[in-house]
Amino acid sequence: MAARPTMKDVALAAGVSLMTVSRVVNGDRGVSPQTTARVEQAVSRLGYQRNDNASHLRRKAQTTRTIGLVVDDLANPFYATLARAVEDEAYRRGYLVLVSSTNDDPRREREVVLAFSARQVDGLIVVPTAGSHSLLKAQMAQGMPVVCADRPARGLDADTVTVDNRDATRKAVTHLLAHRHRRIAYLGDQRDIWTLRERFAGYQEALRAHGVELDPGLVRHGLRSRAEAAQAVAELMSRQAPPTALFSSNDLITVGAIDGLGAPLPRVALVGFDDFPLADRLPRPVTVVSQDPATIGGTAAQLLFSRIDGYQAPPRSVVLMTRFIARGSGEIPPP
Amino acid sequence: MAARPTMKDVALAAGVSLMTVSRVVNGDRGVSPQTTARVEQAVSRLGYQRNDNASHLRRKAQTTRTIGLVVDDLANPFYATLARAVEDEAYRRGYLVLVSSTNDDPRREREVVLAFSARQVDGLIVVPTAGSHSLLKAQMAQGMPVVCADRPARGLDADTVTVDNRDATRKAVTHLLAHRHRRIAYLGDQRDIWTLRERFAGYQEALRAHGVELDPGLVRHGLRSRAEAAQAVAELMSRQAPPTALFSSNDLITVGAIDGLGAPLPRVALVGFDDFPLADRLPRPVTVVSQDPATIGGTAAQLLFSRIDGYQAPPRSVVLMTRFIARGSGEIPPP
DNA sequence: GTGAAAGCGCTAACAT
DNA sequence: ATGTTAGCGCTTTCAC
Repeated sequence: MAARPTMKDVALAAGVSLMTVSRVVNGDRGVSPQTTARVEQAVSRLGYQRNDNASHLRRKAQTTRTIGLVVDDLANPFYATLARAVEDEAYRRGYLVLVSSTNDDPRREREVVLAFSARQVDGLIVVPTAGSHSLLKAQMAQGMPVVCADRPARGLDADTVTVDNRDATRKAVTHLLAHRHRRIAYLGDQRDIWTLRERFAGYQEALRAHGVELDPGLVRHGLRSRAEAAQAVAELMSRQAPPTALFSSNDLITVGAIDGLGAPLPRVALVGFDDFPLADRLPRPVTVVSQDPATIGGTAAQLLFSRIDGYQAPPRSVVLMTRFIARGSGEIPPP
Repeated sequence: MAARPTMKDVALAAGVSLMTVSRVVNGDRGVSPQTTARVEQAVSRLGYQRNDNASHLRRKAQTTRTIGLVVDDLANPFYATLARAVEDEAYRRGYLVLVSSTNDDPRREREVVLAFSARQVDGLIVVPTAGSHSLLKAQMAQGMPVVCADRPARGLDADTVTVDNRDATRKAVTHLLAHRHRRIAYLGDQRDIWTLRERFAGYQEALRAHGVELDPGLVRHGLRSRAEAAQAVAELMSRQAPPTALFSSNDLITVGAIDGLGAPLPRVALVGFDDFPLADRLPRPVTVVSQDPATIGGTAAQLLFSRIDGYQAPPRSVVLMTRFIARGSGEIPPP
């Protein structure tokens, strides 16, 4: 467990001054080939590596070439794909990425943002929790570039990358209405998350546009797992007047809904938000609204780096399009 | 874009010395309540945050409370889940995590490990690429704790967390043999990856133990995508004497194999390494060998932190058990 | 209880 | 072409 060599050690070993070592290590011109060779030899003999933290501390442009990424849950394939896209964009620019999941807990978000900021990250990409964001606001006021991905942060004027949640849901539910469904259940995740409020709003708008009154008995919010979704669907289907169609507000709930329908599959139409692997290979291929997390992440990273590079202008809001993919489950007519 | 306040600024604002601010910020005792209050007020008025990098640089125990995680591909649900488990373990200990994907490219691994090391991470968790690992070796020699996850690094004596790849595959193929299959195809990923060499070895061992000669025509290595796997299976099935059973060496290939079988599904048994969502809900539920990436990641993190905490002993190798899950596709007898 | 001086590992600015 | 000095933001050490 030998202590790491420093520039001082290299200077001593090479018989030059510390400054000369610095020049060689940083590739600055103005060092004779002979000296350069001597220093490089000492570097490799000692296994010297520059301490980037010390370097960043001293440099004029106080930049760490590190960004922070705060997501809901890294294990969720959606955020994992988003994270990978961010990471690739960062890698191309020679930046490193600190990541953390929040589990949608505002307190944990707060801790993580503080920790990242204390580490002097050059910018933050955040999938904001449902809470308030006074901290992020304060960070931005101090000059920290912040980009929101997947959803905006309440009351925060920052660059944002989202998809057309409301519009896409309206179209999806309209698709079911066009197939003559009138009892369309809504299967929702937590209602305090922006994306889900938007999706529910789209559901309501579609019904209203078709003169269909919303039946509160067909609406379920707060489904947090596949099992909860399955349970909710089983209950809905055993009602006096069961729904003839289901709209599911994310991939997890869609899969749970299929669980809840059981086998053999009853005659119920199903459209889900989010595409998922094998949706096309299930016994009844699933019609979905598909969004592209890689593009969301990549776009967020580009916005962030433009700010880091000094771009000054009012916040931009990028809305990416979703794709409606009809596979069968959404095209079943009512009984 | 105001420059961030430093301790000096806070000291000036509170009318105390820089040292007193440091004491208050770090919660050291020995500061009068009145002074503490004055300093705290100045801190919050200026929005002061300690620069952790500077702090770490000067501290006696030169530790950054940051670890590096290097995976094959963060967008792959397997590694995403592993990463999440590492992150949780780090969070519990107040550590941050730098992540990067390598795409199994040894050069990129090299770059990333160097970058992490230059940032003074306290330790590394690596899913090693197939290449040589002289760099990791050098890092360890300089006192950097390193843990390998999912597979060992060739020629590197480090803590390692893996699963019983060979054994599990032997059992899976034996399962097919027990169902009287004799023409069992092997669908493999890149052969230079350790896990896949192990799995292929298990396949060979099972055949040998049952006196079945290996038919090279039934073995496909190097399948790198769902599409390539589908193509390979389509070719295999159109042979003079097609296989009656398939062993697939990872989840991606298993799904590709199902694609390649087409519809209606021919009478072919299928067992795959890796479980995947909805494997139980496909028209023919898929029999799999299931491993648990969260436990792999969590265990790797625990091993790493024990080293960071100073545990000194020869490298430990933890082998986690897989689970065989029979769901139907692997229990189909030959025609 | 509080502060002044030194220095972590490095680079900017100015010598020579 | 090379070296010296100062100092990034902070903590250690020692003095008062």
